Amino acid sequence: MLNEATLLNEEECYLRLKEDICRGILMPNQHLVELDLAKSYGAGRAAIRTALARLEQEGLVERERYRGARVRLVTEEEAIEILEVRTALEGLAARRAAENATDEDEGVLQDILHEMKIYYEANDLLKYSDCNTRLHHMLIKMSGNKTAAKVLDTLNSQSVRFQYKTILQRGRPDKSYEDHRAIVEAVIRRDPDAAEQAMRLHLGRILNGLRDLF
Amino acid sequence: MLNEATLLNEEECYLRLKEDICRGILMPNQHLVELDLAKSYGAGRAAIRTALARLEQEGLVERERYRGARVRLVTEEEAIEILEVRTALEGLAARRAAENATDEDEGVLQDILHEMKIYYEANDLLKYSDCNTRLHHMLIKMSGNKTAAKVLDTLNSQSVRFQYKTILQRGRPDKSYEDHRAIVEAVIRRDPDAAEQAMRLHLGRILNGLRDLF
DNA sequence: GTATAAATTATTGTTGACAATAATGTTGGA
DNA sequence: TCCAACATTATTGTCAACAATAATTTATAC
Repeated sequence: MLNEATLLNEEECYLRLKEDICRGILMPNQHLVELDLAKSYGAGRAAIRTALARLEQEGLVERERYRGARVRLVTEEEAIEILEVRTALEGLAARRAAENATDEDEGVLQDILHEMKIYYEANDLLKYSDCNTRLHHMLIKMSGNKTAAKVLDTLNSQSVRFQYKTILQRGRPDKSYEDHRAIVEAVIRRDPDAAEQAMRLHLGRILNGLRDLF
Repeated sequence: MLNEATLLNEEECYLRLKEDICRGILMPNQHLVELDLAKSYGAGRAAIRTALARLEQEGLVERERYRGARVRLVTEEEAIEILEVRTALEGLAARRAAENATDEDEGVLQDILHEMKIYYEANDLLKYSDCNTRLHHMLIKMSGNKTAAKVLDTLNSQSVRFQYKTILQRGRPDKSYEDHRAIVEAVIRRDPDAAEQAMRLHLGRILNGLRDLF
């Protein structure tokens, strides 16, 4: 038989939709018609439907009764709010990371930072940005606070569209590398206050960049 | 006709379920059978079903494929994580509140604080706790950050079960009133740093109370 | 030609039946 | 008695048809 493929279940639809929204394949304000999505994904309408309900709760989709779902547009104002929340939460994460850091953690952080420097000097913005993400994730993981991690993950998926804009802002990576170096240094010194402070400074700069952009 | 009542729609099911979980009518780990809920609420199974999917995303319910949904149990460890996140976020809120405060806001805060003192002296814990909630909400509202407000609201509904325990801890309200007074004072002074600091101190004490409890 | 009302269409919401799966209970054999 | 295989039951997942609603188009009057 040629087409053995089974239909996507709800969880798979959820993941696929989330990815397509985050990647921008489904654009903000785009109307999400259940039957169309079901056909194009190879899924049942029920699966799509509940997936959309979950995505609404997650803030990626808006639904209106009898009027369907659309990709939620994150306003500029909201992008700033999200960044403020990120600052508070990643500040907490950096603090806890400094408190909890093991010697292995230390090594991982330094490795990432080292890699970062290389890509920074090679002017490879894409890979630099990748290191950036990994460093932040590492600190969050080190904090041990899974609740904070989940909230941050949700917020990130809402604002991915904006993130890459700031990254590509000219001149940004320069200070950004120094910021990260300062954070890692504070964590390695096991200095929670300094770690939080450094993280706040870093995200504060990004926030200013965002304000300028608008 | 005697029974004019129309069935509950999805949104209503969602709200009802959320309330029943938060109030403890539906207990942690309790198995939530779709058909049973549908009958007892007077709703269709589909409405219950999608409501449960949304509540899963919100962290109030756990679902497992082919095994149904149950009320999620928030562990003690998690309650602490949530309180840490609250500290970071309400610290931010207090800071912003101090930055944004209008004269009217000032009046409202002082009114609540005054009421609080009365109930404190009358030893009316329930009404005292109510003022507490209102004060925190007011500060969050004053911060103007709707994203933070939403996150805090979600986290609160997850940990309501734990909250009332700490409130009823003997000796807690004493310091608690002083804490709130300090927060309000800093906000009225328009001193963001002090406001954040005071809020952190306040929630830090509650966190210690929680740790003692475990 | 324009504005209002009616008819049509597209889409979502709901229902009931059935399939898939996991949990439970039962039987038969050592 | 205990265990394994099988049968039964309860519950969830899925589908297709239909009802309810909103959006769109057409028809009508002025």
